[in-house]
Amino acid sequence: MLSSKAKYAVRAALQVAELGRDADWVQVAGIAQREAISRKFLEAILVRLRDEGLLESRRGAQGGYRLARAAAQISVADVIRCIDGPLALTPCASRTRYGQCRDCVDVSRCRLQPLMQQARDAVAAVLENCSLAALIAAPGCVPLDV
Amino acid sequence: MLSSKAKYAVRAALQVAELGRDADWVQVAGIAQREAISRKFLEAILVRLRDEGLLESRRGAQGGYRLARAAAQISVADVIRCIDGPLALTPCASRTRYGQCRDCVDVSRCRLQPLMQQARDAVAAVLENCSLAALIAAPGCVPLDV
DNA sequence: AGCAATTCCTATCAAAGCAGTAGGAAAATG
DNA sequence: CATTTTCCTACTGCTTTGATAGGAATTGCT
Repeated sequence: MLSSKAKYAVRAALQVAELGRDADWVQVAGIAQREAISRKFLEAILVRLRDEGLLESRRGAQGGYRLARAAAQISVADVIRCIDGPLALTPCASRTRYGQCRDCVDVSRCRLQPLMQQARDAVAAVLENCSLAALIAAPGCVPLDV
Repeated sequence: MLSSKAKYAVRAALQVAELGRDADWVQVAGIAQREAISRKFLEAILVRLRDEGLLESRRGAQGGYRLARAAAQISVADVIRCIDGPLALTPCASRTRYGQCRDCVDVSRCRLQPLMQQARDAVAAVLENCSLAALIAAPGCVPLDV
């Protein structure tokens, strides 16, 4: 399951993408109000997205956040990974942050790992192919078969 | 990410499937030793798999566990769901245990949900199509393209 | 009947993660 | 200089995770 934080992050990123078209800076307070998120909580989330290079920020009056790249170049997977970490179901199946499972006796003979990699690839195919731009454009975001 | 418990559960189920072919009862202690899991911890896991109808048990000497259905009729998804709950990334995308996200303002206008359903379907397609029997048979369990 | 093997039930616990709160420092604008 | 806004650090309550412990209930064997 995704954390609330991750879901907030995606929603917030969508707002930044939508409201910041003319290179305007979008403020936390507004996003928080529209999405019914605690302002302080959202601050921490956006700082993280900025640290990870998805957003840019500016302090002071008329400051705020904007996308660091084009909305079409930021996938939902990117945002989720910033907050919740890898999409994979096990560390050993992650491509972005591979790691050995603590409970695994011998990776090379693990019967789960290949399956977990398939599962990872399946989710990644969906979430990496869906950009913020796509989510905004398509109501329902079904880029493939609709 | 899967919990350790869920991974233990799949490994244990595999052992029960493998060692219990002749309707033999497989003991917790043996599984625990071979998979390097705490016996008491594993007990709790197997009880849960039994409560959920995946395993049958018998107490006393020569007792133990065996599959409640054929190994080909139990998917990895079944086992994981017993322990960790739905595969979906959000409650609102779960088919087996649908529920509204606590942080969602209006489900009908949620822009994430359709995408989350796609992601769920993608993982489910992999994990529901892989049975314990398949995992045992195929080293690497790649039923589709290898 | 009695003993050993084995699952089953209840309770407890430490550590980590999640969701959120609080206060104020630093920077930009006008 | 005042206001706005991000940024940084710290804290807190709650739940989940990953166990551990002790013993009750059941079954098989002799």
